[in-house]
Amino acid sequence: MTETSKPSSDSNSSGPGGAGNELPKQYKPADHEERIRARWDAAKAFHADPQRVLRGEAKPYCIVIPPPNVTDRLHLGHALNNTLQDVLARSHRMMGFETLWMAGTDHAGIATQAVVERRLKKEEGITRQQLGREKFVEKVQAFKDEYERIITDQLKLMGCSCDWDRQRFTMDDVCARAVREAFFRLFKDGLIYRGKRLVNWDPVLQTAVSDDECYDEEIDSSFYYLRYPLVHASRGTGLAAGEDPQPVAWNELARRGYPGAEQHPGEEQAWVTVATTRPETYLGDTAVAINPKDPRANSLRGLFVELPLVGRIIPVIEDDYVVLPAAMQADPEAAKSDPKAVFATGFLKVTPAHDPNDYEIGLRHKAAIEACGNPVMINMLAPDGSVSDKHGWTDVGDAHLFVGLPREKARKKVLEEFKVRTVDNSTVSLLAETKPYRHSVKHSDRSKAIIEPYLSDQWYVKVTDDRLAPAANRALVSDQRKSEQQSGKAAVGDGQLRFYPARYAKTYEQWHDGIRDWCISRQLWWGHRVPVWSFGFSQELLNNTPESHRAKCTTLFSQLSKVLHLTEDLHLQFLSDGLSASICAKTPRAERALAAVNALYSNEREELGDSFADILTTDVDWKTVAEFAYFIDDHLSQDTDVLDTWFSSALWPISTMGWPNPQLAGKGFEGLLQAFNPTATLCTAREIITLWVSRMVMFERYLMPVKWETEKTKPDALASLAENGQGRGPLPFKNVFIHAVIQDGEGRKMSKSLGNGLDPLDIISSHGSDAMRFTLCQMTTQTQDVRMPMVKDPTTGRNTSPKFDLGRNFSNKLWNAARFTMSMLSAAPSSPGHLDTSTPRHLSLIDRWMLSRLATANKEVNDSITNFEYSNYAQVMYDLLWRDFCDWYLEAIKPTIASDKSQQAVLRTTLDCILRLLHPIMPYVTEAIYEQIRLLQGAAIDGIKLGASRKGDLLCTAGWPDVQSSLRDEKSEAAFERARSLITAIREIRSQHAVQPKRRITVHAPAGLLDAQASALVQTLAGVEAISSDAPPAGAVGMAFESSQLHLGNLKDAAAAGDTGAERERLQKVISDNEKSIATLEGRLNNPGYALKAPPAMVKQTQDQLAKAKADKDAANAALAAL
RNA sequence: GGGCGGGUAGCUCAGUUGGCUAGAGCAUUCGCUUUACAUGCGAGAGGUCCAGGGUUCGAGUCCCUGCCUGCCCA
Repeated sequence: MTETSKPSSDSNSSGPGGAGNELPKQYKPADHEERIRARWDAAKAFHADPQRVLRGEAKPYCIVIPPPNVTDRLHLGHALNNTLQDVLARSHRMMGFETLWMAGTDHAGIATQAVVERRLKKEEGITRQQLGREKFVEKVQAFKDEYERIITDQLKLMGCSCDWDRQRFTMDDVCARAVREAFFRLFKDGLIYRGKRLVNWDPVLQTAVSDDECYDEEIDSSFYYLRYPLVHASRGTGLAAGEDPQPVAWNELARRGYPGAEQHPGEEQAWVTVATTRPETYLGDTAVAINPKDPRANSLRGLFVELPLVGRIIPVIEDDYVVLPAAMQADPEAAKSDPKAVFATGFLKVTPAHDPNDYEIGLRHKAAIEACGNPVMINMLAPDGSVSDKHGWTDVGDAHLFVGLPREKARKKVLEEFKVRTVDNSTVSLLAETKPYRHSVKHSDRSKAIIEPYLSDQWYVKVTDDRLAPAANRALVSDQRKSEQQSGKAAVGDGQLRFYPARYAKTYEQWHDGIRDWCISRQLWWGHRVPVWSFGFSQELLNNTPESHRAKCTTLFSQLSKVLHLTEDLHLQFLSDGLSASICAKTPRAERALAAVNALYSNEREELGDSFADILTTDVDWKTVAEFAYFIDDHLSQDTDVLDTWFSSALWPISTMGWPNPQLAGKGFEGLLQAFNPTATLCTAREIITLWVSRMVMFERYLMPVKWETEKTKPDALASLAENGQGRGPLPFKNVFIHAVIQDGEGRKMSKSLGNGLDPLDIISSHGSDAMRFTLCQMTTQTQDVRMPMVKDPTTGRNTSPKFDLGRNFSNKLWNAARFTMSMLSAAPSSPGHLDTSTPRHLSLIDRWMLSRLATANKEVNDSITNFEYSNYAQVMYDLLWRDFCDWYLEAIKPTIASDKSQQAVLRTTLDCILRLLHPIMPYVTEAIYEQIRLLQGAAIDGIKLGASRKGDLLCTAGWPDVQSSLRDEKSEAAFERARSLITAIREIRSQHAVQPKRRITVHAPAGLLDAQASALVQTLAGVEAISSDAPPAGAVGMAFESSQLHLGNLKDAAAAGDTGAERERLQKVISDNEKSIATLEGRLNNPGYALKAPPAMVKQTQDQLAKAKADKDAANAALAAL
């Protein structure tokens, strides 16, 4: 503990000539990481050069980072995700691939907007509306800059070898161009459309949100039972103005055969009771539904109800979606377990604009509903969730007293009114009953508000089109297309997309099978604005028949785009209402052209002055432009919505490389797509399969040229291969690796609110970056969750985990192994040369063994990287370094290393290989050691190729080791194993006899039991003075080795000898252990089927084991007798 | 409701087409300042592989049923 850590400059200056032993005893990450990072930066070690690929000098390897959200700093899950990517990037870079790891961040529309809105409220007490769109977006931009910097710094501290010069952001100019292009192409091909649908509406943020942005939470609520009076109405025309509907009395219902009607006063108004948890939505009811199997259905056919206060007449319809009350079901007892049946009355209020199921029912009964003169959908809420008559209904009636109330207050008010009012001509209250009910309700992730199903205009991508989702499924490699295989059809696939682990291909495939059109609009301010301008048709146009007004509009539009020289950049689409159309503008210039149209709409050209001189140039026939403007009913209005974040994320693998136009993107983009697309591997978490992987595959296959993969090397390939993929284009990546989700020690998700999260920077400061990375790799098996027990450090107050001790200890072990190696080799400077390994005589047993282990490990590491088996990779390196190299090799060579030149070469080379093999997982400590060891001269070893560093003498660009399989040496491994098992056996006896560790004992064994080299190992590693064939002295302890009887002498001083109790006990345990083995093995051999059916080698092995167990037992018995 | 995982030592997890008497790290017990490392070294103890059935000479591993548990989708 007295050792002080040396500043980096000191260890840096320590040269080759014997200064290595000045390294501190403990590896202190903080002393090295910053300096190492600076060296990588200075050498531009991670900057990829696409030209090397295009010139054929190197094969490409590329990963695009799943861009972290700028919403928050990175957590441990990001650390895992990025470590795994870095391992791939670094290993492939060393293997000689021109490696590009594309970095960047995601604007994360709603998440970021919500965070900034909260901040604004807290710090300045204002809303975004008060600030205004432009100012607010500036605020978000500033926030993004802040977090982008934090995130980038975090990644750098983790050691990520991204190409930082190419870092992108999903909303920067380069990415924005890609978004525009993609939107335009899809729009033009009819795959983007506008539709009125029910969406998840967040009334606080006032935007549509996706299911992914919602969570379910149980709340205490109630079922309310509302009475609706039954009436007659003239079907088909509705009621004439002023005409009162005719009430239906109970006695009439009784005549119609309504069960139980006779129990009510015959002259009084009859009613039905609906059950609801959201009584305020009754304002939007357009029907009451009953199950056709309900015994009451017959007698109600053709009747209507009148909505209380509103006075709207709506039909009673029959739909088998309606749940029968428990008592009416075939098995009433069983139905009691279904809360819906328990609470049901059999009558369902149908509110198509405010409930997804009602929406479907409304569509099924469109005709019956419209026959009453009502639209199917009646929206009774404003976007802020208050009751409003401005968004879809006019028949407010007495319900005006609810208008303007927020939904919670409206609910209360509705209940109050229903309670005090009675059904007309009756004594019963409109509110029949209230029952407490606990149920799960959808909430918005971002605002925590209860989600309102809401009818609104949204933009959709028609992903159900064969060129999108089905094309994404066809991209799977055939052996991962389960559904095709199960249906017996030959797998029809054209792709090379492969998931690791394979089971996730199923998730991917099933998602596409059940996919619905993708709602891409969000009512937010932070994001890519929908590049569409809409207008209504003027009366002039509408005076024509529908067919000809469209034709006229088309003609005007095509003239317009021609005179503006924008035929390729503007596209017109009619909207389904038949009264309006939209124009998509591809470029900023096209956008300005539309602004010019707007200006002309209200001005003469002369009045515009020079403001549109760039658009309305002298060769533009402005009269054509003006004519178009004239046919617009109102000016062109730009859509205020922005696009779903995933729309831009989906383009990430190509937008970051300059698609659609690398020339416009800038100088650094030249050749990027050609060199690196398709990329190699996407590394991400499960939930991203549906959110992102799917969309990237769909978009890239749609947008990139069909012949890209075969013809991309042609000059200007993007422009010349004009044909869009249309579902047959290349993939964004070949492999998708799905890694685990990190949970806390109790299996819960890590989250801020639970306070169980781990900040990677806290781990780096307590354990070092390498320790974190090693531990994370070591945990990465094929499982889907990993647990990370978390503890709060009492001194720093920071969360950490004892799991990372593993990595820290391992770093330290490597450091000390290197320290020892340096001291050995510095003391005996060597000269370069060659070491022939082709014949054993040049190398001792332990050296041949070490090289053999190294060769095996090299292969296993290579295989592990290929198969994304990170845990295996880490484990192989752990065993190689700790068990093989430190525990056995370094200990074994201590007596000989100073004088054995060959051994020095093996030592130096082995450490060098270990550093290289370990570098992708632990880049800092390996680089720090490599600074020293590369300065040591040493003979090269035949059969081991260690390529030189390409940049700045850095390990990170040095060659990946190629330890050839010719160095694998089974004979040496077997000889070593024999020595090792004897050493272990001797150590065990020493320990049981409490022999002092330093005491040198003697072994008495038959002559020739071991050769000289093996004997030397035993002497060094088991504390043995000598192995002799002399008769053992009195008091020597017997032991069995193979089939020989051995004795250990000089275990204790004569005075201490004599106690045979411990020895007796030991021998008895040996005997009983062996007896157990003998029983097991004999049982197996006595099984008649075994010898018959098991492979002969297996039988032989069992026989050998049995023989050994018997010999060991006999030896122990003999020793026991000798006591 | 549909799909996918997990259940192996006190804890966290390996265990590749079925085949050494089921392994590692942490924790634990004993011994050790042995000269690279006490963030270390040597030795040990610790398991009805969730339960039941089946296939097999042989099952932690394959099949079926059930129980517990987690995640995704609707």
